[in-house]
Amino acid sequence: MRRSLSERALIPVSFYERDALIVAKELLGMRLRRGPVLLEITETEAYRWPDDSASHARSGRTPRNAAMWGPAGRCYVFLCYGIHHMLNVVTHPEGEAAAVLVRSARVLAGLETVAARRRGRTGPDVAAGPGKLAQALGLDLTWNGHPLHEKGGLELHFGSPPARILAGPRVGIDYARPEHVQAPWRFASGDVAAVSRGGPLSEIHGDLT
DNA sequence: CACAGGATCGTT
DNA sequence: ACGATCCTGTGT
Repeated sequence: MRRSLSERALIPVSFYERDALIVAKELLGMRLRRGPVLLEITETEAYRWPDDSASHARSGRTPRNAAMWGPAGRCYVFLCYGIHHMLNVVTHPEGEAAAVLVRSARVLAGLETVAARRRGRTGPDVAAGPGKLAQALGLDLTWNGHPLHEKGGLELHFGSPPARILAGPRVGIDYARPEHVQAPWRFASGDVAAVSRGGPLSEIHGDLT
């Protein structure tokens, strides 16, 4: 018998305790659940450790980026442009600072709740963008540090990996060093149209590191 | 204590 | 192409 959408297993902590590039790719197809709302992740970005001049942790530990330093499997939520909240998944073992920004998702369930949070919008792009995604889930700064691997609140569940993965440069990081601006650490599901604004993505080829 | 700027979005 | 909007990191 087919399992219902809400019966997928929670993702264990060990999933998160790896390189952010690996986690970023494998998060595609996974599912974020909060109450009636279920989202399938379609786009991610890796922020690595060490040596990533685009990362919020590039200058060491601060009160804002504290969640990035672990433990893995928790949320790092921050406010962008004073308006939009961004959801990150903390990766790597505790003591290292890395995270994956969840940039886009498609709605599998709970569209009514999403629409209420998104000013009545219901289109395919309703959660295509990190600000839109956090708003669809009703997240704010109080969710910073919330564990995704434990039952309750916001949970991350297994889903179905995409058949093809696209990759490209990360979005909105012009302040970073050229090699980090160009690094193809943004990933998207090849079979889903709902992707955020940003530069072009191409079929993934060789290794990633 | 002041201030510059940002991992974006919706509208023009 | 632009303005919104406020928290944060840095410097005095």
